[in-house]
Amino acid sequence: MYALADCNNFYVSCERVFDPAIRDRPVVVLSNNDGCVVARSQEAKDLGIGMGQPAFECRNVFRRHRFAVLSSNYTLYEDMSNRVFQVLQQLSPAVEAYSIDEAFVDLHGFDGRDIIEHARRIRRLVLQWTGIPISIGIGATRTLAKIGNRLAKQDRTGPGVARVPQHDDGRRAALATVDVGDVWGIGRRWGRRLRSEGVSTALHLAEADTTWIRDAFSIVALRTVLELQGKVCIEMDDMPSTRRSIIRSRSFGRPVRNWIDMSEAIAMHTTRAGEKLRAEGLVAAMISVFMHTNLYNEHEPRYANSASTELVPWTSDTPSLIRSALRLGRSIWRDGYRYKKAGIRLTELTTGPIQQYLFDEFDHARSARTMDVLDRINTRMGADTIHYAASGIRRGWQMRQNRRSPRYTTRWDELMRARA
DNA sequence: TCTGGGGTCCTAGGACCC
DNA sequence: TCTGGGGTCCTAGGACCC
Repeated sequence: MYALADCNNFYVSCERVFDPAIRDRPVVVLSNNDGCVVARSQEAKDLGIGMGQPAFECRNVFRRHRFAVLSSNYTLYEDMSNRVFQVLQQLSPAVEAYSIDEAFVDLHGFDGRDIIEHARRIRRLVLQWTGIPISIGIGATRTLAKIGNRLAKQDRTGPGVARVPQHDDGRRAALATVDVGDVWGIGRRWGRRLRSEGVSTALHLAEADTTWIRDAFSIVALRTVLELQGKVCIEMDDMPSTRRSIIRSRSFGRPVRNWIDMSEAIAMHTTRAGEKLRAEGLVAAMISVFMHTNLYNEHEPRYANSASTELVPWTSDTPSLIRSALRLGRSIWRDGYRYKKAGIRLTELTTGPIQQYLFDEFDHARSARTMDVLDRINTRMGADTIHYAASGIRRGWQMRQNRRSPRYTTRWDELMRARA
């Protein structure tokens, strides 16, 4: 048996823990650059605000209903996420963090009524110890646990825990109530195609012809079908599998039109990616850079491009990464456009040891020492206390973030204050 | 005016090998 | 005119997830 623990309206819930004044108002959290809605309180959902909807489209509704509109505060959310997972780990033998607000929990050894009881206890303690409300779905496979979670959330006044029954009749009845597009692993494209073939519920999908699914869709879709039937295809895998790539990118606060600004942004993203790389003890063998203009705007000339190159030797040294990134960026830069976004990606990551080359003159030991000092200072004194000149000082292109709440749990100078 | 960021996996097709 | 069979590796693009 698997359980999926999923935080309700996670970013909004984090904000509400620290700000009682927004507990009984509709709340939304906006994406980076305050661009679109990425989290909504229940009230906001009820008022028709869509996930991913551009913020400017909602302005009137926000005003009319006295919304609290917040920039995203990922520092806070990540820290709260860790706290929730810590509680889960204390109460369960195996926990697999799946995203910032979800974790699969292995319920091996529990059965019958015990399972529900245990799930309720988890839920109660997470709320009590972190302030974050969660819902728990239970099922024989991860896909079914996801469905259980959906059922738990639908029943708003219910206990926040739901289980997809193991016996066939109960399972089929539960699946019949779920739209095919809401099944984990079935996105917009496949949902549309399935519906046009008469497969409109999770039950239809569970009982679809497997050969057809395999041929018309893919092995991935087939696994989903089998999981809906109760056959485990997606294991609680030997966690922490090593990551495959690191991406850092941002939209600009205002359009970028000269290479200086662009190069600074690329250098800054590269710096961030390098920090991440070293924090995880990895080196990269490949780097790519991309940039594009506003892809929504049809009235302006559009341009998008990317380029990549091998890193020789493999490295996590920020200056080396910046050098490669800037060369790549320069090679795809074209004058005369208003750029909207740029970013970099590191791939072919390994834990080393670094491949040695015959003519390698790079001083690895020296670089390691420098990076170590740099990282320690920036961890202790705050990001960017020391940074490379290539990433600029003015940074007029930086993203907008006008309504961010304090980083209550990670910065001494932003702690909550109680007034006497 | 204003539309996020960070990931994973699979597949098809081309280049190349014998 | 006729043009095999089996394989690997790489990349771009498409699908999905949160």
